[in-house]
Amino acid sequence: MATIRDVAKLAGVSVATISRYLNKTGYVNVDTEHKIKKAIETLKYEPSSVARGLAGKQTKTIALILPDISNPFFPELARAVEDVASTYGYTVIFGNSDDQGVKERTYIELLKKKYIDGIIFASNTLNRDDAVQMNQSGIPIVCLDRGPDNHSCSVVRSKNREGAQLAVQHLLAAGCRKIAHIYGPMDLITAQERMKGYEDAVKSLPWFSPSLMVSGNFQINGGMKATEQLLHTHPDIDGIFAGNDLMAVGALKALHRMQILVPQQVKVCGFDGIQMAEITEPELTTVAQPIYEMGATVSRLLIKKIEGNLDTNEIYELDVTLIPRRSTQKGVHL
Amino acid sequence: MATIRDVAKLAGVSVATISRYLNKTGYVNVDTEHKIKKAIETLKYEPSSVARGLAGKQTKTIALILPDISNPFFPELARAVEDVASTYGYTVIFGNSDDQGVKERTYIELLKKKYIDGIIFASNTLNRDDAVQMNQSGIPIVCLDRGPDNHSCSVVRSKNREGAQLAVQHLLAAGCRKIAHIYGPMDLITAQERMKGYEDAVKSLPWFSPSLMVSGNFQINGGMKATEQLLHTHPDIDGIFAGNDLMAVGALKALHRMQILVPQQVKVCGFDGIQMAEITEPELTTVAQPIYEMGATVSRLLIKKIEGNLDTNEIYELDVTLIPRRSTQKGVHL
DNA sequence: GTCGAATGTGGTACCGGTTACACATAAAAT
DNA sequence: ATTTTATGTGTAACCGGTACCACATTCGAC
Repeated sequence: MATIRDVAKLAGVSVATISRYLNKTGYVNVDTEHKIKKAIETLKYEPSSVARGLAGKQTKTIALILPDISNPFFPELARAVEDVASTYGYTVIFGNSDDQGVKERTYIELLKKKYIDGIIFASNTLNRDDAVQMNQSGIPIVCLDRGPDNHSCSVVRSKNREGAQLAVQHLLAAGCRKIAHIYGPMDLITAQERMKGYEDAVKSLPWFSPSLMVSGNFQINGGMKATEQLLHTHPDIDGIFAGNDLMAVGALKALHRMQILVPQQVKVCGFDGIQMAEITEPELTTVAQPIYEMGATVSRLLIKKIEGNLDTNEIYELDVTLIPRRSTQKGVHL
Repeated sequence: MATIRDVAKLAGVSVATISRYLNKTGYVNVDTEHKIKKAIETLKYEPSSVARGLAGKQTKTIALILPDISNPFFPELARAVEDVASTYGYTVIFGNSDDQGVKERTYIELLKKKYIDGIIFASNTLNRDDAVQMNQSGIPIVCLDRGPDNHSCSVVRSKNREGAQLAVQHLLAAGCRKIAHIYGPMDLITAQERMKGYEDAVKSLPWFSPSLMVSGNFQINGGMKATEQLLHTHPDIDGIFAGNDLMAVGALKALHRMQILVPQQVKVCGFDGIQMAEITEPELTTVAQPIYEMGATVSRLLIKKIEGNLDTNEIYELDVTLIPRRSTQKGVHL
């Protein structure tokens, strides 16, 4: 591999000039420019990013820390992040935290040493202390879904509470008269917000009882268990709003096993809008988050921060959309 | 951030000694060791990976280039790759190639400049020339599924042809007497091999006709279209072997729309073993590849190569497993 | 005719590590 | 007692860029 000094020698100029030429910083005569261009070509010279990183403290690399890439919500997000990152010339390192604070912190250490330019956290265990520490160590971060409290970093999320209300209203409009909710892990803000939205919508209705809310783990099996439990204690429910699509899929499975017809006997609505929701039988109604857009936004935001075009911490709340499908279809009779 | 020279000063020794201590290369007196340890702690010193990279040409970073992380096959693979990479102290950069050679080559350029230690290609457009070039430029690469011809790099794949035979035999055993095949893009080795496996198993059977093989795009919609076409030309087929799970899911959808019962009228079998196959209705029989294991293997292999414990290029063919589910259940009558 | 700005280029310290080499001393071998 | 050998440490060049500063030259302005 040729170095900048090789190029300088061949072109008959100094390394400083080459550097200026490469970075378009400072003057370079047109003739010189041509000579340099030719030298670079004949040597097949490619400037070393590592050397640049060392000298300039910018690596054109960002990191994406998420709980688990194999959770169906994240691939699309990751795709969006990578798409915009690469558009702006950034590479992305990814890591799975399994929502464990330790792993997150280990990553942060690692990434600092690598002079990473910024970090996107799609993870929920990052706490305020960490965020503050990051801030003062000068590494821009942006969070997804959860802000480590108000203003220690920018946050991109969607309107979870509103979305949950939407879901319940949709179920009501579809004819449901007793709607249960399967909520996710309470340490996740998203799960909390969705539960609040559910409560907003049902608390004043005559049939409401807190025992209509059962916990799940945001996974398929959690949705199944919760559904079984639910139909055991409340055999008369006719609607289930699950805190995310995976649990809704679980609910569908459980109901199918119990030979309860969807949507005839029980209607089911999920939240997230993952691809999987389109292939269940019946297809799953869901409150779709703009997953790709969220990823793109968070990525763009981080890059803005990195390049110094943004120094305030803001919260972006993206709109959700209810996608009605067969699982909540009205007026389908037995 | 403290540098190695700060530590040296504080500990009262030279930078060389610090370096030796850090890398456990060469002798360091125990007393000195303690002094260094203390100095490092008080300064909260963390060696810069970038500087190390420049000096030592090793960045402890690998890249994973795949067609599209949002294709359900890849997240689990990515997870595996990252898991073992991080175990060995490596970070992973990921990129989406969309199976476009241009994008791949762009990545390669980028990664070279970053002194990446090695690359995993899960992509199929890498050709022999590229691989050879990589080899001589000293960057170890390992491929998934597709080797750019025999021995220019190591390859990890699963027994596609054998798996396809398995699928057809299973369908036959389940009572099918006319089995169609939806094959994937012919520029993908995997698709070719699976088709060959199908042919192996059916070519000598009386009912076989080449028109029973139709093409799909490895996506859900391709599976749907192919199925519609198939049932139009051959209304009497009673088994479909799809080249991958996504297309099988599409087949399921299409059959459902045509009101054809699965498995009563037509049985369907997929290939891959993605999570989605478990949540269809009926659940999808599939030839499961050991996805996680493939990722882990390819990752381990690459690291071995990087660390110089492997200089031959080998092919690892992992076993597939047929997972029988409802979509091919025998003896379910109308 | 002089001056200041614009244009163009080179020298070199610096980023923060690694490592070859030189040198010193203590322990073991002959 | 002398030569090896093992142990321990420092100096400084090097990895491949960036960027500050110094220095020339040209040119329009006053």
